[in-house]
Amino acid sequence: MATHLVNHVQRFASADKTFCDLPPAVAEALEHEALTTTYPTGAVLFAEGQSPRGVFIVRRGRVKLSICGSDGRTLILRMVEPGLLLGVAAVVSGCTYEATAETQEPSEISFLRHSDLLRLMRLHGELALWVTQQISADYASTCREIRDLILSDSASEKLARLLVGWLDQNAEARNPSQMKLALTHEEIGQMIGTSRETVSRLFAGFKKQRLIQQSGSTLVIPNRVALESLITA
Amino acid sequence: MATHLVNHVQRFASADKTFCDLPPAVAEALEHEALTTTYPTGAVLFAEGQSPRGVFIVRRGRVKLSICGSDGRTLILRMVEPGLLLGVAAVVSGCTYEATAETQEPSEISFLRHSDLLRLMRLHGELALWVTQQISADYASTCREIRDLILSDSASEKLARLLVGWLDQNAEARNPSQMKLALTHEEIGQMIGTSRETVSRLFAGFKKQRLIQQSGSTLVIPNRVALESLITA
DNA sequence: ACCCATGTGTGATCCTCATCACCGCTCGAA
DNA sequence: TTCGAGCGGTGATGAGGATCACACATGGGT
Repeated sequence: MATHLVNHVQRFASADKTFCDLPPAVAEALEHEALTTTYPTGAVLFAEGQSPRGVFIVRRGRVKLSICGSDGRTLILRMVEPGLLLGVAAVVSGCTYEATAETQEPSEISFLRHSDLLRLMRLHGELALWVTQQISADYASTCREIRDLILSDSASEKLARLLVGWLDQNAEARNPSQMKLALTHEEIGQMIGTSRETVSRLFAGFKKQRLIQQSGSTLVIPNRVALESLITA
Repeated sequence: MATHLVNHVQRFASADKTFCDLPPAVAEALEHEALTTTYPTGAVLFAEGQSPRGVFIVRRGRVKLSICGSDGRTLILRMVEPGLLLGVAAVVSGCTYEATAETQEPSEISFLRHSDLLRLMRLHGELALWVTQQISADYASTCREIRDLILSDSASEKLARLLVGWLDQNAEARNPSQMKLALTHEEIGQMIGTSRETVSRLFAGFKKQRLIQQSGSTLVIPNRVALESLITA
């Protein structure tokens, strides 16, 4: 039990870079008030339109943030990585959750109640500032999303942009870069606002042009620059 | 000069509902640090991609917030009304301005330097919380924007949604509601992500269906419900 | 009164996807 | 093994808009 606690603290210390920015007292308060839980794949933390219960902090795993239209179609806003907050906007502004959050893999997630967050923020300007930074980043990312999705037109450009973005995050450094493809064509379509079939056809086209190779769930991008040339074409 | 100051304070007291939420000390600090200027129509407060100098608070007038794609096309994110903040996300998160802000009419706008905002936020949890609420609202509105623009498809649905949204803000209460149409077809197109010609054709169609009437720059919507029936169709 | 700039109306054409339809594959459960 | 569900490939078709190309209005400036 003792060793378990130690691991716990170590992991947080090393993984949660976000907490390092905060004064120790604030970080401790957060740790103290938050309730950390482990979720299986596919757990829904909150759904679009629900009134906010609190915020979630991703410790380990990955969470899919999506919105869905009246006709049932879905758009994936982004994948949320460890260290980031979920649901702040709703809690702070008081309106309903703006999207649906669902775990993509088994994940460890802390929960902080509505009232606790607001109380702590009022108490610690530093914390409030930190939270604001998080939302600001979300906002910026959403603006980029809008630009890419609406002002790009061609679906191939959107897909290329998505792949290049993945390279920056996931890929091993060496060239040709390769990475695991964790999403289905359907989900990729939901990330760039096109249909499953179009994604399939685009991948086929990219392969024909030697822009990508695929073996199993491993995606190889032999030449990043070629891919990038599709963007802003 | 004395009377001028009095008017100043009076107007802020009555128009800036946002400031009422803040403790008087904080509001005063804001007033003290901020620099208020009057801009003509078409003034660019900041442009997408610039590194942030500070935040702007709209006191009077209207500001257009837009982003523009690599091919030159423009998307108007929203019109910013008095009492709201501009450019917070960029200042707080440290990345570049996420959009371009341009006055749509002669406007009175306060400016608060980067460092002053951060200092005040650190100092006053209340202020930080207030700022966070503002960004949260922006974020929520941007998410709605994404949903409407990407998950709607038909251009007519988007236009109907825009008009109904305007009704909620601008229109006189009586039925048939009417309002001033302050934007060109081009700009409307930029708000819903379609071309100028499509907007023109849509308006023609709406008129034929008796959904709208137009005389000069005055738009009459005889039957709001009929318009709404186009949404989620 | 003129002119030019800016906004608007509308046809013709083309192209990109969404959609439907169907097939084959793989993998896990019964 | 067999079945079925989920995923992926690919053709055919059609629709919705972007785009181009005009012509017409409006209105401010000289």
